[in-house]
Amino acid sequence: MKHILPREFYARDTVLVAKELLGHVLLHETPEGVTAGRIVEAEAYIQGDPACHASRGMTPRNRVMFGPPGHAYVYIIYGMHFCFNIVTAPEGVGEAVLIRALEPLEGIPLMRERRGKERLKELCRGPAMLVQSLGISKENNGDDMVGGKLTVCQGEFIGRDRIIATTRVGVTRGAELPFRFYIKDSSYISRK
DNA sequence: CTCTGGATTGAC
DNA sequence: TCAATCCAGAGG
Repeated sequence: MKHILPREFYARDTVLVAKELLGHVLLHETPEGVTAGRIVEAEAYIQGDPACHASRGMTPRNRVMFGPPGHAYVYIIYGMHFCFNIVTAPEGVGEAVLIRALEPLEGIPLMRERRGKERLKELCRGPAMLVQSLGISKENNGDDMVGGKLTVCQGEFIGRDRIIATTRVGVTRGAELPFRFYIKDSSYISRK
């Protein structure tokens, strides 16, 4: 029996949640099958951070970021890819954690089919890649991550000495903030 | 209504 | 190194 992370886990400081998500398992159950992977890389987006979608108030796109924690925030980037985030902090606070990379664990044949790639490292090595491998789409925007088909289960504990903090990938505003976290010895992160 | 840039990926 | 590709958000 897998232990699902409770809503209280997400209703805390976003930077802390981003770090603690490392090692846990993101799982998605669809009609095609179950796919899952260990979270090895994540980024925090908080209030007052210019790179955060919610930094300039609520809009139709970012409204779920202001809702209760433990929900999925999915949006389109560059007109062609999706990024998946988990809403954090108490309701009313527009913050979230972007999941950037997974170590494939379950449903690997299905991931290969969805991605059209064979190599394990080309399945979930980037935010838009993992979204494709797990079969996540804009339809999942707003989904409750506690008790639904899309959820995070307890995985292994990652000690501080195995977590690296760096600046975030691809952001222009707020580029100096050290809000990207990844597992030091993982070979499945999006880049060094 | 028009314009601009983006939390990426994959091909060259 | 750069094109693909298109929508959200901002400004008129």
